[in-house]
Amino acid sequence: MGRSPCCERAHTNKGAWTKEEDDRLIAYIRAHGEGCWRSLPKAAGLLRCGKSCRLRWINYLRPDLKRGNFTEEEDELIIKLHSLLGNKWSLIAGKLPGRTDNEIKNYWNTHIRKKLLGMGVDPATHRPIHDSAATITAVSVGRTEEKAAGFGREQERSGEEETSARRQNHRQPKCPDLNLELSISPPFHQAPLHPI
DNA sequence: AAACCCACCAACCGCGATACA
DNA sequence: GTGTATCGCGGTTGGTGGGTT
Repeated sequence: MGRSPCCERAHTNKGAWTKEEDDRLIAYIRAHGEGCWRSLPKAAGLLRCGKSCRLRWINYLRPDLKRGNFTEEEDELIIKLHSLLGNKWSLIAGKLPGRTDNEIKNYWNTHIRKKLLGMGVDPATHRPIHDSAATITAVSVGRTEEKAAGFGREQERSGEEETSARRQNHRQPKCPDLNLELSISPPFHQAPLHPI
């Protein structure tokens, strides 16, 4: 038996969220807290599946999200963590207060990948592209001209070098507590956390 | 001014992990 | 111990806006 869909597709909205939907979701979570995503949409009066609500809250509506440009410090930390953890975006996000795994994943794919490629570093292995012997672990790089390499979307897409490897890596057991001691302290003028 | 291209990012999809009956 | 429901993660897609031709 195949996996049942997470929701009744016929009666759920999809695509971009409206302001009204956002407001309903925020109001509901303020009143009842997070959790039980399955039953949340009905209780909150939303025609969305729980999965969609969870994503919207975690990636966009949560009050403690930082948003805005990544700092140079965050860039470096992401690169270091990725060299240690690979595509474990949720673990990486855990070390960057106010950032989500989705945001970091997007940022990696659109900016950092290109930056590393432009520097001649393989973003998958963190090794120089033309010198597989050396390993770069502590990459200390400036915010170089991101367009320098001029890698287009096609190249990005065709660069599925590790697709199958990814699938195999997929669902490794949770990393043991690496205690990497890598994290970013909150920005000097961090926006106050809005209580919900 | 219009058409096209490209980069970005929000949102979706599929699947493994986990919880629970 | 087994089956089912739900959660959470990572990969991928598609809409949109800005830049270029």
